[in-house]
Amino acid sequence: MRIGELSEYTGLSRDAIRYYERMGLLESHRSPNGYREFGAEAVPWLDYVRTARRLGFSLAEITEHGAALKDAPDSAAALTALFAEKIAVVDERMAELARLRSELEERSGTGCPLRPQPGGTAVLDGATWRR
Amino acid sequence: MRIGELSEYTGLSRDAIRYYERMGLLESHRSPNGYREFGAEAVPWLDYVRTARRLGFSLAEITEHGAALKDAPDSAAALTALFAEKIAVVDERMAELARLRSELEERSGTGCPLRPQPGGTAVLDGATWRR
DNA sequence: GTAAACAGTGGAGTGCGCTCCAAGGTCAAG
DNA sequence: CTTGACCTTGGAGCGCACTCCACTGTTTAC
Repeated sequence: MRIGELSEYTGLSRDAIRYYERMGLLESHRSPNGYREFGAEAVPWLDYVRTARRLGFSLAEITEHGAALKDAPDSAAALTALFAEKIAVVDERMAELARLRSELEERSGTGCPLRPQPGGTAVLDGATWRR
Repeated sequence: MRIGELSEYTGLSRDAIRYYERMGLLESHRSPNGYREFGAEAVPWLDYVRTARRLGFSLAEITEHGAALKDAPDSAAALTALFAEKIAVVDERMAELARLRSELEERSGTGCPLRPQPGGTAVLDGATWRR
Protein backbone atom coordinates (compact mmCIF):
# COMPACT_ATOMS: atom_id res chain seq x y z
CA MET A 1 0.00 0.00 0.00
CA ARG A 2 1.14 3.57 -0.60
CA ILE A 3 1.63 6.30 1.95
CA GLY A 4 -1.79 7.90 1.56
CA GLU A 5 -3.62 4.68 2.26
CA LEU A 6 -1.43 3.92 5.23
CA SER A 7 -2.05 7.43 6.48
CA GLU A 8 -5.79 6.90 6.27
CA TYR A 9 -5.69 3.54 8.03
CA THR A 10 -3.51 4.76 10.86
CA GLY A 11 -4.64 8.34 11.25
CA LEU A 12 -1.02 9.47 11.04
CA SER A 13 -0.06 12.20 8.57
CA ARG A 14 2.05 11.37 5.53
CA ASP A 15 4.71 13.64 6.93
CA ALA A 16 4.70 11.78 10.22
CA ILE A 17 5.01 8.46 8.41
CA ARG A 18 7.94 9.71 6.32
CA TYR A 19 9.50 11.05 9.50
CA TYR A 20 9.10 7.69 11.21
CA GLU A 21 10.75 6.02 8.27
CA ARG A 22 13.70 8.43 8.42
CA MET A 23 13.99 7.70 12.12
CA GLY A 24 14.19 3.97 11.39
CA LEU A 25 10.85 3.15 12.98
CA LEU A 26 9.39 1.82 9.79
CA GLU A 27 10.62 0.30 6.57
CA SER A 28 9.29 0.40 3.06
CA HIS A 29 10.48 -0.60 -0.34
CA ARG A 30 10.16 1.59 -3.36
CA SER A 31 8.12 1.05 -6.49
CA PRO A 32 9.89 1.72 -9.80
CA ASN A 33 8.38 5.21 -9.78
CA GLY A 34 9.99 5.96 -6.45
CA TYR A 35 6.83 5.70 -4.38
CA ARG A 36 7.03 4.01 -1.01
CA GLU A 37 5.28 0.67 -0.69
CA PHE A 38 4.25 -0.52 2.74
CA GLY A 39 3.14 -3.99 3.77
CA ALA A 40 -0.11 -4.60 5.61
CA GLU A 41 1.80 -5.22 8.83
CA ALA A 42 2.67 -1.51 8.89
CA VAL A 43 -0.87 -0.72 10.05
CA PRO A 44 -0.88 -2.63 13.35
CA TRP A 45 2.73 -1.66 13.92
CA LEU A 46 1.91 2.03 13.60
CA ASP A 47 -1.15 1.52 15.79
CA TYR A 48 1.17 0.12 18.39
CA VAL A 49 3.59 3.01 17.90
CA ARG A 50 0.79 5.52 18.36
CA THR A 51 -0.37 3.86 21.57
CA ALA A 52 3.14 3.69 22.96
CA ARG A 53 3.70 7.34 22.03
CA ARG A 54 0.52 8.46 23.78
CA LEU A 55 1.73 6.66 26.86
CA GLY A 56 4.91 8.66 26.96
CA PHE A 57 7.41 6.40 25.22
CA SER A 58 9.77 8.29 22.95
CA LEU A 59 10.27 7.32 19.33
CA ALA A 60 13.82 6.41 20.29
CA GLU A 61 12.59 3.94 22.88
CA ILE A 62 10.11 2.44 20.48
CA THR A 63 12.71 2.25 17.73
CA GLU A 64 15.16 0.60 20.08
CA HIS A 65 12.65 -2.00 21.07
CA GLY A 66 11.76 -2.64 17.44
CA ALA A 67 15.42 -2.93 16.49
CA ALA A 68 16.04 -5.35 19.32
CA LEU A 69 13.19 -7.46 18.02
CA LYS A 70 14.68 -7.52 14.56
CA ASP A 71 18.20 -8.26 15.68
CA ALA A 72 17.22 -10.95 18.13
CA PRO A 73 18.08 -14.50 17.22
CA ASP A 74 14.76 -16.04 16.39
CA SER A 75 14.48 -17.92 19.62
CA ALA A 76 11.38 -17.86 21.77
CA ALA A 77 13.49 -17.26 24.85
CA ALA A 78 15.15 -14.08 23.58
CA LEU A 79 11.87 -12.62 22.41
CA THR A 80 10.16 -13.49 25.65
CA ALA A 81 12.93 -11.73 27.54
CA LEU A 82 12.58 -8.63 25.37
CA PHE A 83 8.86 -8.48 25.92
CA ALA A 84 9.28 -9.12 29.61
CA GLU A 85 11.57 -6.11 29.76
CA LYS A 86 9.07 -3.88 28.02
CA ILE A 87 6.26 -5.20 30.19
CA ALA A 88 8.30 -4.32 33.27
CA VAL A 89 8.61 -0.73 32.03
CA VAL A 90 4.90 -0.59 31.38
CA ASP A 91 4.15 -2.02 34.82
CA GLU A 92 6.37 0.58 36.44
CA ARG A 93 4.59 3.34 34.63
CA MET A 94 1.25 1.89 35.67
CA ALA A 95 2.37 1.83 39.28
CA GLU A 96 3.26 5.51 39.05
CA LEU A 97 -0.14 6.28 37.63
CA ALA A 98 -1.72 4.30 40.44
CA ARG A 99 0.17 6.39 42.99
CA LEU A 100 -0.91 9.63 41.30
CA ARG A 101 -4.45 8.37 41.17
CA SER A 102 -4.59 7.43 44.82
CA GLU A 103 -3.15 10.80 45.80
CA LEU A 104 -5.90 12.47 43.84
CA GLU A 105 -8.56 10.19 45.24
CA GLU A 106 -7.51 10.81 48.80
CA ARG A 107 -7.69 14.52 48.14
CA SER A 108 -11.09 14.14 46.58
CA GLY A 109 -12.47 12.85 49.87
CA THR A 110 -11.19 15.67 52.07
CA GLY A 111 -13.15 18.85 51.66
CA CYS A 112 -10.26 21.26 51.69
CA PRO A 113 -7.02 20.84 49.78
CA LEU A 114 -6.82 24.61 49.33
CA ARG A 115 -5.97 27.17 51.92
CA PRO A 116 -6.13 30.92 51.28
CA GLN A 117 -2.80 32.69 51.80
CA PRO A 118 -2.22 36.15 53.36
CA GLY A 119 -1.34 37.49 49.94
CA GLY A 120 -4.77 36.65 48.67
CA THR A 121 -3.62 33.73 46.56
CA ALA A 122 -4.65 30.21 47.37
CA VAL A 123 -2.12 27.43 47.17
CA LEU A 124 -2.08 23.74 47.78
CA ASP A 125 -1.59 22.91 51.40
CA GLY A 126 1.67 21.02 51.65
CA ALA A 127 0.94 19.61 55.06
CA THR A 128 -2.24 17.85 54.02
CA TRP A 129 -1.05 17.03 50.50
CA ARG A 130 1.62 14.74 51.90
CA ARG A 131 0.30 11.55 53.36
CA MET B 1 12.84 29.15 50.88
CA ARG B 2 14.88 30.39 47.90
CA ILE B 3 15.18 28.82 44.51
CA GLY B 4 18.37 26.86 45.18
CA GLU B 5 16.91 25.12 48.18
CA LEU B 6 13.71 24.32 46.33
CA SER B 7 15.80 23.00 43.47
CA GLU B 8 17.66 20.68 45.84
CA TYR B 9 14.49 19.40 47.49
CA THR B 10 12.70 18.74 44.23
CA GLY B 11 15.54 17.71 41.96
CA LEU B 12 14.39 20.26 39.40
CA SER B 13 16.86 22.76 38.00
CA ARG B 14 16.61 26.42 38.89
CA ASP B 15 15.95 27.14 35.26
CA ALA B 16 13.10 24.66 35.19
CA ILE B 17 11.57 26.19 38.31
CA ARG B 18 11.79 29.70 36.84
CA TYR B 19 10.27 28.36 33.65
CA TYR B 20 7.40 26.78 35.59
CA GLU B 21 6.80 30.08 37.32
CA ARG B 22 6.67 31.92 33.99
CA MET B 23 4.20 29.32 32.75
CA GLY B 24 1.97 29.99 35.74
CA LEU B 25 2.53 26.61 37.31
CA LEU B 26 4.03 28.00 40.47
CA GLU B 27 3.88 31.25 42.42
CA SER B 28 6.42 33.01 44.57
CA HIS B 29 6.71 36.32 46.27
CA ARG B 30 9.84 38.39 46.13
CA SER B 31 12.14 39.39 48.96
CA PRO B 32 13.18 43.09 49.05
CA ASN B 33 16.36 42.13 47.21
CA GLY B 34 14.35 40.65 44.35
CA TYR B 35 14.97 37.02 45.21
CA ARG B 36 12.08 34.60 44.82
CA GLU B 37 10.67 33.19 48.04
CA PHE B 38 8.78 29.89 47.91
CA GLY B 39 6.58 28.38 50.59
CA ALA B 40 7.09 24.84 51.84
CA GLU B 41 4.03 23.69 49.89
CA ALA B 42 6.00 24.24 46.68
CA VAL B 43 7.94 21.03 47.34
CA PRO B 44 5.04 18.54 47.32
CA TRP B 45 3.39 20.52 44.54
CA LEU B 46 6.48 20.22 42.33
CA ASP B 47 6.77 16.55 43.26
CA TYR B 48 3.26 16.15 41.99
CA VAL B 49 4.08 18.14 38.86
CA ARG B 50 7.09 15.95 38.16
CA THR B 51 5.07 12.78 38.56
CA ALA B 52 2.29 14.04 36.32
CA ARG B 53 4.90 15.12 33.73
CA ARG B 54 6.54 11.69 33.70
CA LEU B 55 3.14 10.21 33.09
CA GLY B 56 2.65 12.23 29.96
CA PHE B 57 0.60 15.18 31.17
CA SER B 58 1.67 18.45 29.59
CA LEU B 59 2.53 21.48 31.67
CA ALA B 60 -0.55 23.14 30.17
CA GLU B 61 -2.79 20.36 31.46
CA ILE B 62 -1.21 20.50 34.89
CA THR B 63 -1.46 24.28 34.96
CA GLU B 64 -5.08 24.14 33.94
CA HIS B 65 -5.90 21.73 36.68
CA GLY B 66 -4.04 23.85 39.20
CA ALA B 67 -5.82 26.98 38.05
CA ALA B 68 -9.18 25.27 38.25
CA LEU B 69 -8.37 24.35 41.82
CA LYS B 70 -7.54 27.95 42.68
CA ASP B 71 -10.58 29.42 40.97
CA ALA B 72 -13.02 26.91 42.38
CA PRO B 73 -15.44 28.15 45.00
CA ASP B 74 -14.20 26.58 48.18
CA SER B 75 -16.90 23.97 48.29
CA ALA B 76 -16.18 20.33 48.87
CA ALA B 77 -18.45 19.38 45.99
CA ALA B 78 -16.64 21.47 43.36
CA LEU B 79 -13.26 20.20 44.43
CA THR B 80 -14.45 16.63 44.50
CA ALA B 81 -15.76 17.04 40.96
CA LEU B 82 -12.43 18.47 39.79
CA PHE B 83 -10.52 15.59 41.28
CA ALA B 84 -12.98 13.10 39.92
CA GLU B 85 -12.34 14.51 36.46
CA LYS B 86 -8.60 14.19 36.82
CA ILE B 87 -8.97 10.70 38.23
CA ALA B 88 -11.03 9.74 35.19
CA VAL B 89 -8.20 10.92 32.91
CA VAL B 90 -5.70 8.92 34.91
CA ASP B 91 -7.94 5.86 34.81
CA GLU B 92 -8.24 6.15 31.06
CA ARG B 93 -4.49 6.35 30.67
CA MET B 94 -4.08 3.35 32.93
CA ALA B 95 -6.51 1.41 30.78
CA GLU B 96 -4.45 2.23 27.69
CA LEU B 97 -1.34 1.03 29.44
CA ALA B 98 -3.14 -2.14 30.43
CA ARG B 99 -4.06 -2.76 26.79
CA LEU B 100 -0.49 -2.18 25.66
CA ARG B 101 0.74 -4.45 28.38
CA SER B 102 -1.61 -7.26 27.52
CA GLU B 103 -0.68 -7.00 23.86
CA LEU B 104 2.95 -7.35 24.84
CA GLU B 105 2.23 -10.17 27.22
CA GLU B 106 0.30 -12.15 24.64
CA ARG B 107 3.16 -11.73 22.25
CA SER B 108 5.61 -12.85 24.90
CA GLY B 109 3.86 -16.23 25.08
CA THR B 110 3.91 -17.01 21.38
CA GLY B 111 7.31 -17.98 20.14
CA CYS B 112 7.27 -16.05 16.90
CA PRO B 113 6.13 -12.47 16.49
CA LEU B 114 8.73 -11.99 13.77
CA ARG B 115 8.62 -13.29 10.28
CA PRO B 116 11.51 -12.98 7.82
CA GLN B 117 10.59 -11.10 4.64
CA PRO B 118 11.79 -11.85 1.10
CA GLY B 119 13.97 -8.74 1.24
CA GLY B 120 15.90 -10.16 4.13
CA THR B 121 14.34 -7.82 6.68
CA ALA B 122 12.13 -9.13 9.41
CA VAL B 123 8.99 -7.29 10.37
CA LEU B 124 6.21 -7.73 12.84
CA ASP B 125 3.55 -10.05 11.60
CA GLY B 126 0.40 -8.01 11.31
CA ALA B 127 -1.87 -11.01 11.17
CA THR B 128 -0.79 -12.41 14.50
CA TRP B 129 -0.20 -9.03 16.13
CA ARG B 130 -3.89 -8.24 15.90
CA ARG B 131 -6.04 -10.24 18.20
C1' DG C 1 -4.69 15.94 -23.39
C1' DT C 2 -5.49 18.08 -19.34
C1' DA C 3 -6.82 18.43 -14.67
C1' DA C 4 -6.90 16.52 -10.15
C1' DA C 5 -5.10 13.68 -6.92
C1' DC C 6 -1.26 11.63 -5.35
C1' DA C 7 3.74 10.93 -4.77
C1' DG C 8 8.70 12.59 -4.09
C1' DT C 9 12.53 15.85 -2.04
C1' DG C 10 14.76 19.40 0.74
C1' DG C 11 14.46 22.77 3.88
C1' DA C 12 12.29 26.01 6.96
C1' DG C 13 9.22 26.65 10.81
C1' DT C 14 6.65 25.35 15.21
C1' DG C 15 5.58 24.26 20.05
C1' DC C 16 7.15 22.21 24.07
C1' DG C 17 10.19 21.94 27.78
C1' DC C 18 13.69 22.99 28.96
C1' DT C 19 19.25 24.32 29.18
C1' DC C 20 23.04 27.42 28.84
C1' DC C 21 25.13 31.77 28.88
C1' DA C 22 26.43 36.63 29.73
C1' DA C 23 26.19 40.44 32.50
C1' DG C 24 25.14 41.98 36.64
C1' DG C 25 23.11 42.57 41.86
C1' DT C 26 23.24 40.63 46.97
C1' DC C 27 25.20 38.85 50.90
C1' DA C 28 27.89 36.14 54.43
C1' DA C 29 32.58 34.62 55.70
C1' DG C 30 37.37 35.47 56.29
C1' DC D 1 37.22 44.62 51.21
C1' DT D 2 37.59 40.95 48.40
C1' DT D 3 36.06 36.28 47.41
C1' DG D 4 32.61 33.15 46.47
C1' DA D 5 28.09 31.43 46.61
C1' DC D 6 23.82 32.68 45.48
C1' DC D 7 20.42 35.36 43.06
C1' DT D 8 18.45 38.35 38.95
C1' DT D 9 17.19 39.13 33.80
C1' DG D 10 17.17 38.51 28.86
C1' DG D 11 18.12 35.96 25.13
C1' DA D 12 20.05 32.23 22.43
C1' DG D 13 20.10 27.37 21.56
C1' DC D 14 18.58 22.52 21.68
C1' DG D 15 16.23 17.98 21.03
C1' DC D 16 11.99 16.02 19.94
C1' DA D 17 8.27 15.23 16.99
C1' DC D 18 6.43 16.78 13.89
C1' DT D 19 4.16 20.33 10.19
C1' DC D 20 4.21 23.18 6.26
C1' DC D 21 5.93 24.68 1.95
C1' DA D 22 7.71 25.01 -2.68
C1' DC D 23 8.75 22.66 -6.43
C1' DT D 24 8.69 18.59 -9.19
C1' DG D 25 7.27 13.98 -10.96
C1' DT D 26 3.38 10.21 -11.60
C1' DT D 27 -1.02 8.31 -11.98
C1' DT D 28 -5.99 8.40 -12.73
C1' DA D 29 -10.36 10.14 -14.51
C1' DC D 30 -12.81 12.54 -17.80
